[in-house]
Amino acid sequence: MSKKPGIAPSLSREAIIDIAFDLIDEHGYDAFSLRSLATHLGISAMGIYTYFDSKDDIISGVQEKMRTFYDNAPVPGERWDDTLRRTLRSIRKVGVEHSNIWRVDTYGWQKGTRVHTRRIYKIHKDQGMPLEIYKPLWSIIEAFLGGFIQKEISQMNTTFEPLDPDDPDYQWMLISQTAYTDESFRDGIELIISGVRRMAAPDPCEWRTPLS
Amino acid sequence: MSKKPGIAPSLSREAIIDIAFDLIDEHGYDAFSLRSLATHLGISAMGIYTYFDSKDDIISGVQEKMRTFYDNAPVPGERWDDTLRRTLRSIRKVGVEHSNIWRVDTYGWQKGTRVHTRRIYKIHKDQGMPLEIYKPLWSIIEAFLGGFIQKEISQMNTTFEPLDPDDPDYQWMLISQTAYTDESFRDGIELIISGVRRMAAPDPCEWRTPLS
DNA sequence: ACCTGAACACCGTTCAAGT
DNA sequence: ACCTGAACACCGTTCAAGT
Repeated sequence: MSKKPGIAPSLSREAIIDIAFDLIDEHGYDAFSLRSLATHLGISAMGIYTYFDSKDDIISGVQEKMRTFYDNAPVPGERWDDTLRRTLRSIRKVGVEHSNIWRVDTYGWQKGTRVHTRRIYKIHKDQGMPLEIYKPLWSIIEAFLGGFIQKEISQMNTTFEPLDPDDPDYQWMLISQTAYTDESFRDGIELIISGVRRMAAPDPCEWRTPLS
Repeated sequence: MSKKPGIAPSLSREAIIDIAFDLIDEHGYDAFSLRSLATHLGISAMGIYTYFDSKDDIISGVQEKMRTFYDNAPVPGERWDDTLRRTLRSIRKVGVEHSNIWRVDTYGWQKGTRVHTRRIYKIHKDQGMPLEIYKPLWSIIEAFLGGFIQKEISQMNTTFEPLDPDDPDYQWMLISQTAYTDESFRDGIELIISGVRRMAAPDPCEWRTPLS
């Protein structure tokens, strides 16, 4: 790659996304601006427009980067319910660990969403899961997963005023303040899985990713 | 109420929230600013600070107003699962109808959330639902509901590129584009309810709101 | 107490200009 | 092609002043 000073790019989309990712991850989206990003890149704010069309363009890249952390590849021989346990656990972990990036407005179907969706349905299709099972499973799983992560992040970021243990409602109030845990996440997934098994009965639900 | 011109307030918190609600509801949160709100109120932008501490203060009020539309009051004689069907259906309806307000960053526990939470647990407590049942029920229900509404709004606001019906994956791709419907919402709730019934077995689950 | 206008310290983006 | 600095049209909020 011949380098002509004053012409060759000093940066790349990837390098910029890496910095943007780290900035949002650490300091939150509210503190993120093109001007502060530019300072960290060592160029002027307007130089970013050489690589990106808009701020939203950068954000899309940042969210796409986060999705590459998902453990959502097919595993030969794995049964559908273990696939669910593995992928959902991974997505929750990534979302919570990078909560500042997760919470950036995810309304609207970005390109990256489509890629992830395709990966997931291909796995289950190859496992031999019937379409009639996948259909209700998909919507409840996606809703549960997205809602759980969002609420868990809220719970993490909230400092609750201490409850009075003598209050007759103490236990009930405590539940809503500590609702999102490893245990309740697993319970939710298991409830959905066993619900699907009951729906499919008497099918033994031995849908597995092919070994070859 | 004696009216001293130049001293008596020409507005109220409620009146301002009503206008803010309508503006966000119709034109979206991105188009909402204190200056545009002030124009619609007929005062200068800085006059708003007489009634509110900050923009966030107004937003809290707007979201609190939305929650008053929830049908979440106790109904004498109603069984717990019918309570769930009724309240969840109502919240989904309100959220989707006022999607621009729903989607304004709801991370963090506002005061209004606590009020709603208290209403719900009180109903189930009075119905005689055991704490061990309410605990897992609460987290899965909240996660599913919040996630479903969020995804349904995304789906509504997305224009999908047309799919090729001859694609062997056509049916599978279609599922992810049409996942959030009346039917899948009901299916999700019924799956959760029957999961809870199985958890509680052999309890007949006849928990009902007292008649008096 | 209620409301105003000017001002402050920011935004994302456009544009003409420089190398 | 890559990058800059000035400028535009906005923000939320502060502050001194007016009634």
